[in-house]
Amino acid sequence: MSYTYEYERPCVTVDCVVFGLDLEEKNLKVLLIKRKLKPFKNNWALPGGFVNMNENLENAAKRELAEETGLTNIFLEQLYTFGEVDRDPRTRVITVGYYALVKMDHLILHADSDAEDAAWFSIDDLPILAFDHKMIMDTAISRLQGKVQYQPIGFELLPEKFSLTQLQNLYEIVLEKKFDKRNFRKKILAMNLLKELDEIEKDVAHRAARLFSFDKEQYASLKEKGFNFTL
Amino acid sequence: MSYTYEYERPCVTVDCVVFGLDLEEKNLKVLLIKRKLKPFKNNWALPGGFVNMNENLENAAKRELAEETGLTNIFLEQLYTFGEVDRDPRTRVITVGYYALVKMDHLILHADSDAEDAAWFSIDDLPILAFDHKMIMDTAISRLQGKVQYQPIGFELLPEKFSLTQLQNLYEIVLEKKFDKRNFRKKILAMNLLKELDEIEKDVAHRAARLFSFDKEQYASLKEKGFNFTL
DNA sequence: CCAAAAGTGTTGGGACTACACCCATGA
DNA sequence: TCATGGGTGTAGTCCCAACACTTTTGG
Repeated sequence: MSYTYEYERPCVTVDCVVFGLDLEEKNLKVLLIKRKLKPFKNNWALPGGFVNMNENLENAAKRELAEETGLTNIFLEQLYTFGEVDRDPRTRVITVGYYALVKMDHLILHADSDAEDAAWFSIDDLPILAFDHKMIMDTAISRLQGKVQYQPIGFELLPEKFSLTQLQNLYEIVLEKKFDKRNFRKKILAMNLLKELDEIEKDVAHRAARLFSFDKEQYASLKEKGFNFTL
Repeated sequence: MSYTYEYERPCVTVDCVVFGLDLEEKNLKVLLIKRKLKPFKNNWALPGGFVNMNENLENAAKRELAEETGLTNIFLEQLYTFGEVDRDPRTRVITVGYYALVKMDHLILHADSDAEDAAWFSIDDLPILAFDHKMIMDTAISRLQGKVQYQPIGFELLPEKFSLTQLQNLYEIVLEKKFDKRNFRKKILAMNLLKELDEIEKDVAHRAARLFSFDKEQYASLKEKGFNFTL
């Protein structure tokens, strides 16, 4: 077989699994859009679309997210590429999956022309999804569960300032597993990745918790020295 | 933006980083082919090629490997998708990277029509590579180093029957780090993933080592019960 | 008998688990 | 003053790291 460029070409799209954390309802949510166009018109689907010839994959994902949901400046990472022959009923479409983590408190959703509607769904109460988006979603959830345990990416789901209880809730929600409060705090604080702030929670009907923020510089410098974040 | 299928389409290829372990020289090798065609004619490159419209990505990778190197039936896993706009000088080409692990002892290489030559290179003595293949290679090496520590994939690089010293060498080579012999053996044997065979090494000029094999069924059943392989 | 690698146990320290009560705050 | 969640310490266990000599085999 030869390296010419005259093969029949597939379409290439990007699709994004956008995760958000609902600390009140204590569950993990994903952002879906309702399709206005065929195929799968009126079905819920992952935000995404075609890759333009003059943009790289990550920029395509960022652009689609901005267009379809108004989200910008968020944590975004490539997930996996899905290329089954019949994953799109019309023609061969290969899609590069991405996953994103957003701070839900910052969030203003706006549905655009492509999407009739955009909404957050709890991951254990999902509607039927278009294409193979359920598989992409499942892949993203496993990746998130795995990655959150050995990289400090969970903070991307929390507000800038958070309490240790919120942090613990994050891990309990994502990993579907309980942690001991005292042990959790000891372990997290021993890592030295949090800045203790001179601020406390507001508007709570009980003792207000101390707030912390994640210290990115500190993490970078510890990582240099061989430190590895774990759970 | 609308979901029609009339966009200009990029080419899609697959490229494979094939790892092999040289237990004599004690280094990690990758399989490269010398390109017969432009662009990058006569340069070394990763084996790979265009994805056909009627095959999925993994099958494309398997087919290319078989065609270019004669390898079949090997461990193969998707790595990452590379889609920078100018990664191919002629036209837009998005490539889905795969990495493969092979038992070098089983190996008969045959270069085919596309490749003038195929050869193993030590990863710390690589030639200049075509396209962005150096980046793909670096990504593959990091992935291998990471994955080998929490999945029992290292065995794919060893013969079916191996000694504990060979296993230790594998980890030392891949992770570029020494392990204590007694602690390593204790840890590995405590996992209960190895079958101790009634066989010993042959043709060695010293005490012959006991041979072991990796017990896949045992691993599957332990994994069911929540066991996690670690380093 | 020599060279080369195989094989083998113990100990101390650090990390993890399990576990329950008092404190601060707002209503 | 009560309800709610915030915040804290200890003891036992297990795991990990450090460490050196004897055994087997072929040449």
